[in-house]
Amino acid sequence: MIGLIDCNNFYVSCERAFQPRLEGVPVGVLSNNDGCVIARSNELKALGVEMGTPAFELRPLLRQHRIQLLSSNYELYGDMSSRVQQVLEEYSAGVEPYSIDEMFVRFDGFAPEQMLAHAQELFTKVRRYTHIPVSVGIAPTRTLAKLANRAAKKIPIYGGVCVLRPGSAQCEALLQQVSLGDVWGVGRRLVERLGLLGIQSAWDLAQAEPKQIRQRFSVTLERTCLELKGIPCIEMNDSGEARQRIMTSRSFGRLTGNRQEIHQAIRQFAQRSAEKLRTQNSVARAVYVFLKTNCHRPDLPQYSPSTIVELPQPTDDSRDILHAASQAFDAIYRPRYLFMKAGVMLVDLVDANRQQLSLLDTPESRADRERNDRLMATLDKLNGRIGRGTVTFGRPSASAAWHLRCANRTPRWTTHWDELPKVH
DNA sequence: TCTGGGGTCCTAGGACCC
DNA sequence: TCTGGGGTCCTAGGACCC
Repeated sequence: MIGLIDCNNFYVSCERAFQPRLEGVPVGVLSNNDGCVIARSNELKALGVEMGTPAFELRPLLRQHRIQLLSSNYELYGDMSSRVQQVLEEYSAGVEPYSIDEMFVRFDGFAPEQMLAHAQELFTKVRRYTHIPVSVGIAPTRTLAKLANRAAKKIPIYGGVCVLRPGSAQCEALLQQVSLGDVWGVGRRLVERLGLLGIQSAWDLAQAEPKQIRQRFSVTLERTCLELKGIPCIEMNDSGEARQRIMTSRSFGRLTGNRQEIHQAIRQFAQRSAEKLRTQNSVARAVYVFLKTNCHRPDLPQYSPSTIVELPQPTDDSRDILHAASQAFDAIYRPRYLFMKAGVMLVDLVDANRQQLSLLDTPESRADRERNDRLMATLDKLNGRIGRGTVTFGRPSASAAWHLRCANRTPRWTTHWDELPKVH
């Protein structure tokens, strides 16, 4: 059996773990730049605030409903996520993080009654050790575990834990209740197209003929269909596996057309991407850069260019990546446009240890490479120990437009010595 | 005034090969 | 009227996820 453990209102729960005053009041956590709501407490959901609501639309309501809006604190959320994972690992050797707030867990060899008791214990322990409330869904396939989890969260009789067995009356009832769009892997488009065939609920899709689904749609949907029947066919990508693309992008704090300013942002993103690349021990063969104007401002001229620059050799050296990113930027930047967002993506990644050696490789170039590797390692070590941005290529100016707005970020309680909570 | 930042997989179609 | 018959590889774009 496979369990899906999902942290309820995760970002809000992380904030509440350290600030009890946030319990019981409507709390929202905002995206980067304090742009829109990306996590909501139950109280905020009850006020009808949807995911993605722009913060400025809520401003008039704040006082009346005593709404607390917080800037996002990803360092805290990342650390809390790994704490949850640690607790889960005491209950199973097979924990596969799926996102920052969801983890799949393997449970093998449990008798049905044991399974429920085990899941309930895990449910209690995560709460006790991390202060994060979770929902637990267990089923033979990932897609059904997702549905079980949803039931555990939304249907009060389950009390946060639901074990689902295909073929049971309980499973059938649940599938009939659940609309298609709530099935993992079925998005808006597929809901429309499936509707034309009279497939409207999760149950309808579970009853469909997989081969036909494959013909009319895709192998992906065929797998979903089989999984709903209880036949496992979705495996996780091995969590140890390296990413195939690495992206760093941001919306700016304000619109800007200033070449220097945007170039600085690109340089910053390139360096951050290179760091991420070295963390997973890969090298990149090309750098992709894009700019975007603000599509929410139809009164302004729109321009959203992008381009790719290939690297002479696969590399993880910040300086080479910076250089390529700057070249790409020069190629697409045009004055007279006001840009809203920019980003750098490293593509065509390969394992640093398995890259093919160039025919031009000589002892000298090897010595060079080793020296560069040591330089990058030192850079990463300093930035890791003292703080991100301690050592950079070129010094970013303090007032640049691309600096994030985060007016209301809570302390990084668990990852910075000088921000530890104080006990009186 | 104000609107997130990442990722994945699959498919169709074009370029190119013999 | 009619225009071979296979392949492979790559890329862009769509759809999905959190």
